Amino acid sequence: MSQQRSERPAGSDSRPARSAAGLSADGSPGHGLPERGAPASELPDLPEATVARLPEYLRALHVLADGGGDVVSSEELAQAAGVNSAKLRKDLSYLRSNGTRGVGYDVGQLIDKIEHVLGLNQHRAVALVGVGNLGQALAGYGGFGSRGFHIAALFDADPTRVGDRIAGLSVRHIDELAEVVATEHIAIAVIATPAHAAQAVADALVDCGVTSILNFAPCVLSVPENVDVRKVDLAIELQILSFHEHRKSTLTALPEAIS
Amino acid sequence: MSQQRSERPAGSDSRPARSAAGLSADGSPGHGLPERGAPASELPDLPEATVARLPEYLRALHVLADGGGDVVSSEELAQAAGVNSAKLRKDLSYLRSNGTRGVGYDVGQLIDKIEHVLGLNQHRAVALVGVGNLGQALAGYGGFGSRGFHIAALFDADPTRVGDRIAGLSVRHIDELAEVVATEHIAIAVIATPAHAAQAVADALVDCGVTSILNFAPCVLSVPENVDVRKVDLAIELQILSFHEHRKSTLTALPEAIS
DNA sequence: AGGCGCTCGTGAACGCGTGCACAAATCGTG
DNA sequence: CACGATTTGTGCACGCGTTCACGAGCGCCT
Repeated sequence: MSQQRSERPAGSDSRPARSAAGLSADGSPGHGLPERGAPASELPDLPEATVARLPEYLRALHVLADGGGDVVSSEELAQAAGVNSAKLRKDLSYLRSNGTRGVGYDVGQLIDKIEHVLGLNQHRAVALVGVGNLGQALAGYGGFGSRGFHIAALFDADPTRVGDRIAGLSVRHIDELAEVVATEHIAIAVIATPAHAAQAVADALVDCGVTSILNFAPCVLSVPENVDVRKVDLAIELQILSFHEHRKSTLTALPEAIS
Repeated sequence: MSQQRSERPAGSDSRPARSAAGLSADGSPGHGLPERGAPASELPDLPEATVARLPEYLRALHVLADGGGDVVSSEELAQAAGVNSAKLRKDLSYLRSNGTRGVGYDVGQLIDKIEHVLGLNQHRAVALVGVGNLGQALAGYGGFGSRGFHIAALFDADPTRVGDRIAGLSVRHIDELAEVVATEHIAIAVIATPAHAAQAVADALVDCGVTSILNFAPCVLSVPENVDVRKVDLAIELQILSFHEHRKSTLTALPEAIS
């Protein structure tokens, strides 16, 4: 979940306590015209697995849009995103699908809808903590802008690094965290520090009001319930591949062959 | 995994699709004495979700071992790995658990077993293609050695980069791929190129005999069935966090209202 | 207008993964 | 040796996620 999927520490269910409340009713029983002028209530209440796939659909849609396509069938889009078409349709159905039967989906409309659901309209500011090897690479990665984010600030604890300019930003000392997070309205942070420093950084981030963390440090972070953490560990990914590699090699040594 | 896994995997999830072949037969019905001197049959046929967690257990175990611990209870280890203790026990039970009831697990023994199952004993050689921003960071990351891998070769298509020395390795041109993969016995490769080059690189890797790929390029790779691919996409991880952030904010903002 | 082909939307079945709760096994102690 | 304190191993039930298969709507062509 999956990258590898990161597990939520305490509350297994990501859904907040508030009971199903009033988002069940559409509000408009007549359900006259679909979206368009309508403000459209938020929170279609998506399954986690669907949320994890929406970004992939979005990326594929952008490729299609750049190619000049204006409508896609579920089959096309599914192939471009590397998933099953039925799964794709079900995923899209969760967000009040605007597909047209017999035709397909309007690319532009679908892009808007997914970006809206993911909250990408506001081009979120992200803080990056740890300007080491990996941190510098992340800061220099230019692909974020087109995908709804921008690195708003860089932090490090090492005084010799403070003041360095990377990708047009100057590295600030971690003590300035609270101030910058507040002024830049940062809600998402990336931790790219060594493992031994990660928990302290996470604590500081949480204290500043950051509620989503992407953790590249190879360690488990302990955070309050309302904070989301996703973890990316390169070595773990390689080890998973190693397992499959190991299995393959011990398998080819056996009798039956491949198709 | 990846990924991707993403699966992926799931994690978010990028689980390698694999048809269930006939790997069921254990071969040793009597299985007299446990491990120890015995060569121990391979392939306990683990669930993917378990495989994705084993590396996390392994990391936690190494931390415990460095701390001097020689036995751990499932509860301790589970907490260190950030999972449920029942889940941990079930996971470990798949690999002929050597836990002792009333005591716990032998740390060293468990490390050996997991490393063996994951195929980490042979310190696998990994090729890294694309020595750009991210590629250089990955090449410079020193943490691989202690986790069962070493970067054996760096490749790039840009002639101006060929010959550069990064982390003690000199960058080779991608045309040398086949030769190096063969001599270094490389089965796992990392793609850190721009998206538009990734598919071509993947094809070249597959042609050389590489059967596991970790893909950092934001695109879907098409590979033969016997090749495992895990994907890591930083922007996707951020977008998933963005969704949760978006949900949180629209939830705290209005108890019952529409725009 | 009517029929036909295409594609979305979704009900239902299936399988995997998770977590509970308890029996089995082991160690330490009197 | 017997008993109690632990901790593993696992049967079982539940819920989520995936997939199939098909009905429902839409556009096009005659």
